[in-house]
Amino acid sequence: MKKKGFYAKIYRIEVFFIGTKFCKNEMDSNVKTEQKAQKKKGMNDMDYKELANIIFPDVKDISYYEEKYPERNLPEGAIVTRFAPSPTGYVHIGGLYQSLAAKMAAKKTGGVFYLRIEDTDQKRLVENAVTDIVNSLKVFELAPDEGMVTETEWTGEYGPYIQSKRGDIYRAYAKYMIEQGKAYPCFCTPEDDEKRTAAQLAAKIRPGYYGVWAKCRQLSLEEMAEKIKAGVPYIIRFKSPGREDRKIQVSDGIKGKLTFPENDLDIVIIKSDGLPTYHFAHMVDDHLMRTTHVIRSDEWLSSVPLHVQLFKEAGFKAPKYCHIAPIMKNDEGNKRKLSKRKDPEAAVSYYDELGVPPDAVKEYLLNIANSTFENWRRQNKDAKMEDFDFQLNKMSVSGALFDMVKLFDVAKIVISRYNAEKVYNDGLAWAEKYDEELVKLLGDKDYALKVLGIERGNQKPRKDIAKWSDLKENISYMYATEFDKLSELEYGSVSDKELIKKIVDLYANKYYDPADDKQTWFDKIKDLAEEVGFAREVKEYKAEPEKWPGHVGDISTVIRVTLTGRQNTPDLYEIMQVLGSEEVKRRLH
RNA sequence: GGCCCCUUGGUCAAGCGGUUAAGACGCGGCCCUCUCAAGGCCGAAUCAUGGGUUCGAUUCCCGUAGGGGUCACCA
Repeated sequence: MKKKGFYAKIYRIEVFFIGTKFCKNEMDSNVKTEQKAQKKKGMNDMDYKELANIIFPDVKDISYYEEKYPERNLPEGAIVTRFAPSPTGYVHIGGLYQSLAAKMAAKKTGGVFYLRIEDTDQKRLVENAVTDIVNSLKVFELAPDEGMVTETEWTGEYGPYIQSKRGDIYRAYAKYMIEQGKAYPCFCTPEDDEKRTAAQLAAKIRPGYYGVWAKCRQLSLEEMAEKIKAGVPYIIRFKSPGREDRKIQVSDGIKGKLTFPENDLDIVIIKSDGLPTYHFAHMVDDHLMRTTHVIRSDEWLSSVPLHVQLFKEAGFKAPKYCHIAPIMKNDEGNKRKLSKRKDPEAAVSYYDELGVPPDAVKEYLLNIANSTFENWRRQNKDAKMEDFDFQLNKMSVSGALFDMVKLFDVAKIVISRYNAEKVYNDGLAWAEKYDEELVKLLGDKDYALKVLGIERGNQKPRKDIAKWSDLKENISYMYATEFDKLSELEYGSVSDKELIKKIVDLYANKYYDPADDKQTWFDKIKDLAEEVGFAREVKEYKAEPEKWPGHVGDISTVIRVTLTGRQNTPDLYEIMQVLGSEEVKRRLH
């Protein structure tokens, strides 16, 4: 403890001293005055161009790439945007959310939505992740207009769309930055960096490679060249012209006006493995791919000053940033981002396993994105979701809690709009992946279509299926094999076994006629109610409940339970029609 | 800890200086010539907090609290 305090003191003094000097001599310097000063002193007669040539002797001039990837010829106001995940695993629901917003925004303006893979961190790569991403986008009908289509192939004129194949491009732009005096080689080792951070932390000052701490920045060009020639390993850093005590304002497409301190960090742009860091790759790629809007998760917010500065120093127009609030989860009272590691529902595959239709997930997400969607949907029941007038700037600025119950509600509505054929196809497709028994049940397609068609396709379709994993439970009693597995039946309000038998026998032998239409069928159940001393009408019964032991509803419940094994089902008449008289009779006996 | 962002019912949220503070999910009740689902109607439930500014603040400003994010040769 004592030691720490001691060192901290020394550091503080040192910092103060050097810091003062730094402010006087270096802080306001720019490239030109620096060069002049160096020449005056006769320290070297080398310039940035030579240094750049030593570092990158054979890369193309950026003019080559500037011509190769021209401005896009698109209508005024067209949004060019992208989904740019790193291939580190399955697609996160947040990624889907971003893609949805991005694609909607692009489509609405006649722009372009593309998929770029950010795989500059070779340590974190996961096998087949690109395929997984491509497929996920496809099942959600969010396929990009250009970009990666397999692990190694892409479509579109602005490729490669995978960063590991763009090394030459990054090096060309890094060289350009050095030539402009806006980047420099840094010979600090990771250990040096660790020490620096530790010292800064101990001295309670802001950690980072900046100001006096940016040791290599202070090297002369000649010293740099010497070290390189001597084979000292190095990386390339951005030479930030920023000052932390100055503020910048940025207008975010979602969050609105934002104020930050200027970036003054000399961040790494080319790593020791020769690949760029995210920041540099982002700048180069989004410039070259002519991205107009960067729609990304708001964890990037604090990098905005850096990114804006990077574009400015490179002399390129920065895109419009749109930072999306993350989707949250309530974790024992605490709100936190849905996490890939902890939360199964964070993976889009989770919804596939449950059998929630992709459309439903999208509609739910769109609900969160633009809450006006819900009203629009109610007024445009059959419209395509793509026709909704999506507004980026109407997106929520704070993270929404993911509401599974609401998702299921949306899913019920989505599935209720499907016809029997689609329910059959999608349900079967799900079953083939996850439920063999359901596949068997659905084996007889004609019959299955009848079952799934019950109370479907009319004005008020049933809304009782939220996901395909509900389906089996929903229809099993319509199948003799499943029905026969039932043992004890629960009859509800009528519990007298004698009476139940009497009702069922009467119905089977006296009242049931397969040829009856619905009205006749129901009148007969009323007749039966009367015969056993129950009220013909529910209303009558409710008015004077003491007059009868029960009402017609209780009678139909007995028949319903006898025929289906459950007290609650869709319309019993329709069920009996689908079951057919043979089966109805069999179940009645 | 520094910096940045956020805060309207249980949840998603509309609102953008004057409103009976929308709507949806969920919850409760009633109605709907058989149950359930659906549908219809009704109901309970919200502007984090303290100061300003203003004739008037949910709305504008400042502070406080709470929540979130970020501070890598990861993205």
